[in-house]
This record gives sequence, C-alpha cells and structure tokens, in this order.
Amino acid sequence: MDCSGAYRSEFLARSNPPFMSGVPELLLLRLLDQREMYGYELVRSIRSVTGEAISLGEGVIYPVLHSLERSGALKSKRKAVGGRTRVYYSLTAKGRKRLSALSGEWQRIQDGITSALETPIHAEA
Amino acid sequence: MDCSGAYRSEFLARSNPPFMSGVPELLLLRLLDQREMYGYELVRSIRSVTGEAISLGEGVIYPVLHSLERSGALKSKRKAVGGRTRVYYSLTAKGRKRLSALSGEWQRIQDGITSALETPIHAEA
DNA sequence: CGTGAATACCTCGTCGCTCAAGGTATATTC
DNA sequence: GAATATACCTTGAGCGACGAGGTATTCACG
Repeated sequence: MDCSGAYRSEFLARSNPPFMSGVPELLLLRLLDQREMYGYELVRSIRSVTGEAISLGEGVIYPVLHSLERSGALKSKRKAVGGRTRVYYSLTAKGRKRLSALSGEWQRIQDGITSALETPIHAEA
Repeated sequence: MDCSGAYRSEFLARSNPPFMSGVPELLLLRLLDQREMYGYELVRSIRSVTGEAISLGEGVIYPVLHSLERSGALKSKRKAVGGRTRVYYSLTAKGRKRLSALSGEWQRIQDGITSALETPIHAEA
C-alpha cells in the first residue's frame, strides 16, 4: 500500500475531524433499524438522510460494519443481484439496545453543548 | 508512571468515548470567550454550564489549554491569589475565529444527526 | 499541631477511531 | 474496448480524549 498522497491536503492528513467520534456507528445503526441495507447503499444513504451535512467514505463504513457484526449488533446476509454480490446488514436485538444507548448518549452530549453554547453573553454568575 | 489500575473499569480503559471529539476545545473556547478563567475553574465550570451532562478531567483540560495557547488561540497570564498561583487564559482574535469555525462545524454535524434521527420510521423512499 | 480535603498546576501512555489511499472485480454505457 | 458505476475490501497514519499519577500550597477540624 502506498498512501503517498500529500498533494491533496495542504499540510496534514486531518484524520480525526471534530465531532465525528461515534457518529458513523450511530448513523449506521439508525439506518439499519429501519430496513436492511448493504454497504455501498449506506454510504450514499448517509449523505442523503443528513441533508449532505455528513459524508462518510467506504473506508469508514466497511470497518464499522464488520466490527458491529463481530460484536453481535448486526447480522449479515449475502445476496446475488444481477451478477454482483451484495452484503445486506440488519439489526439484532443487541444492535437495537446499542442504538438506544448510543442515541441516549448523543442526546446527553447534544443537550450539554447546546446549554453551554446558549449561556447568555457575559453571564457574570 | 504506573497506571496499573485495572480494578476500576470493568474491561477496557475506554479512552475515547463516543461524540466527544472536538468537544473539549469547543467548550473551552466558548467559556473563555465570555471571561478569562483559569484551568481548575474551567474544569468545574464545564460541569455546571452543561448541566452536569459533560465532565472533563484535568488530564483533558490542561493539555488542550496548552495546545490552544501554542497555536495562538489563547493567551495566558499568571496571577498570584492568596499564595497560590493561577494561570488565567483568554481568547485572542485567532481564538475567536477558531471558536466561530468550530461552532459552525458543530451546528452542521448536529443538524445532520438530528435530521437522520428524525427520519420517519420505515420511510420506504 | 497534625491530618486530610480542597485548590491548583502538571505529564505520560494507552487506545479507539476516523480517514485517505489504495486494491479487486463485475456490469453497464458509449 | 474504454470509461464509469457498482460493490466489496484492507492498511497505515495520526489525532486526541482519557485515567492515573505527580507536586505543592492552603484551609478546616479536632
């Protein structure tokens, strides 16, 4: 493997942008809670359900999918569709529990930040 | 350094919890945009302004403070208060710019997630 | 007076996780 | 037959949040 890019990002590879940790897992679980989907489909779906705000590459999606399956949150099923093979994922009970825990966590953080950001300017408590 | 704990966290040290990336930096900048504060004060302040939702240890705060100062977003000033020394931090112009960029970024992500989480159950587009 | 808690600063090492870059293979379109 | 889209995959780098631990001073309490 080469990865000798360096022409693209001006200085650093910026491998962990702010506010992204946990997000791929949450979105994947959320989408798969609605219906079963395959990896490539999820990549495009995430862009659209977030109103183009969040875009996750295949290099993020596939590893997370695999780790989620290993942990028992997801189960997969191979389907041949017109000569191509798709791997469809769906939630298990464990996955639904994980989704509920994660979205609670998200809500908590989100409320906390919102509250902090809303503090009246120059509140000299 | 020892760090031989292991009795505390059941299995793993859980060193990067979900949804936390970028959060310390954002909160620090936001608080210091209101008034100058010192590290120890910021630790407690974060707990209170987030309604106890977010709690950041000194092991998080101090390194971020230092890196923010190194990058020119913060400037510091030592003050002796009753025999103890406090290091007060305040925002620079660069820091205000960084805060504005970061909170825009937060808004974007937040809107994206909210939109994804709100998608009607079983929306068979 | 001594002991513990609170105040106030700090550093180090671990570890998970996101990301870009690259890779393979088939189907479709022109 | 060449390019594009579909569909899967892995690797390596790098960032940064975290807990544990460390130092020193002041204050409350008995």
